[in-house]
Amino acid sequence: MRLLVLDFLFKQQAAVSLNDLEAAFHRADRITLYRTLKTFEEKGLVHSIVDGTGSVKYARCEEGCECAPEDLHVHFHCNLCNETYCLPKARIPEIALPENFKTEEISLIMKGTCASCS
Amino acid sequence: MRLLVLDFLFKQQAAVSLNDLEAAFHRADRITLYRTLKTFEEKGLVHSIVDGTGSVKYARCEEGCECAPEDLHVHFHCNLCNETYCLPKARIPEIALPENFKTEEISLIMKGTCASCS
DNA sequence: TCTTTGCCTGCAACTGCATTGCAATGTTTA
DNA sequence: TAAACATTGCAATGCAGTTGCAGGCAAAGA
Ligand SMILES: [Mn+2]
Ligand SMILES: [Mn+2]
Ligand SMILES: [Zn+2]
Ligand SMILES: [Zn+2]
Repeated sequence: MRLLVLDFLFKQQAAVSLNDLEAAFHRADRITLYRTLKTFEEKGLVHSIVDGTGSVKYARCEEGCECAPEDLHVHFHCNLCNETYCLPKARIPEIALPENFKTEEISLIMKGTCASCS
Repeated sequence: MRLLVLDFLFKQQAAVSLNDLEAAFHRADRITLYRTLKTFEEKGLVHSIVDGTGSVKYARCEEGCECAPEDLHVHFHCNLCNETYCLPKARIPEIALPENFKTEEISLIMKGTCASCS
C-alpha cells in the first residue's frame, strides 16, 4: 500500500490532499491513507502544505531536502483549477523581523491563477 | 454586541480566534461572535489569518488598509505563547514566479519565538 | 401611535477534516 | 513454530466552521 502511495505521490505535478488520495485508491481505507501520509511526513519523504483551503496538501520533498529553512520554497494555489503547486525555484527571501523574534519555520502561500489556467 | 467586539478587537496586541472571543464574551453566543467577525471582515475592518494552527485568527486592519497586495504584511506565530501577531512593518517582498502565474493574494506566516517569550 | 419591515441574536443541527482506540490481519524475527 | 512487531480497516470522536429558522428589537412608514 505504502509503495503504491509513494509511487503515486512522486508522479504528481500538484500537491495531493487526503481526498485526492482516497479518490485515486478507492479500495484502500481512508485512515490507512491518512496514516501513510503522516508516516511519510515524519520520515521526511513528503512535506505538508496548509494552503487555507481547509484540507492539508502533501507533496514530495526534493532530493536531499531536510525541510530546513534553507530548503523552503513558495507554494502557489490556483483559484481556478484549485491545485496547489510547489515552486522550488521560488525561494523565500530573508525577512527583517523586529528585535528578538526567532524564526523556526516559514510558510509562504501565494494564490491566483496558475500557468495552465491563464 | 458588535461595538463591544470591535472595541475588544482594537485593543488586542495579538490576533484573536473565535475561541478567544468566546472566552472574552462568555455571555454572547458563539454564532453571534462568528457572524460578527465575518461581517467585520467583509466590511474591511479586520483581516483573517490562517496560521496553520487549525483556528483562524482575526486582527484589525491598519488605517486605510484595502487588504490589497500592497497592504500585505507578515504574520508571526509564537510556538511558546501560542499567539499570532501582525508585523505591519515586515512587508512581503516581491517574489519572482514562473511565466504566466498571476498573483492575487499572498500569505506569509513565520513561526518561532516572539520577543516576549525569548 | 400603530404597524410593517428589516436587522440582530440565539438555538439547533449539520458538514468536513483530522484524529484516536481497538481488533484483525499480515510479516518479521527468535 | 511461536512470539513480537507492523500494517490495515472499522468505528467513534473532536473540533472548527457553517447554515436554517424563529424570536426579539429597533428603525421607518402609515
Ligand atoms: Mn512544496
Ligand atoms: Mn495582520
Ligand atoms: Zn490553475
Ligand atoms: Zn510568544
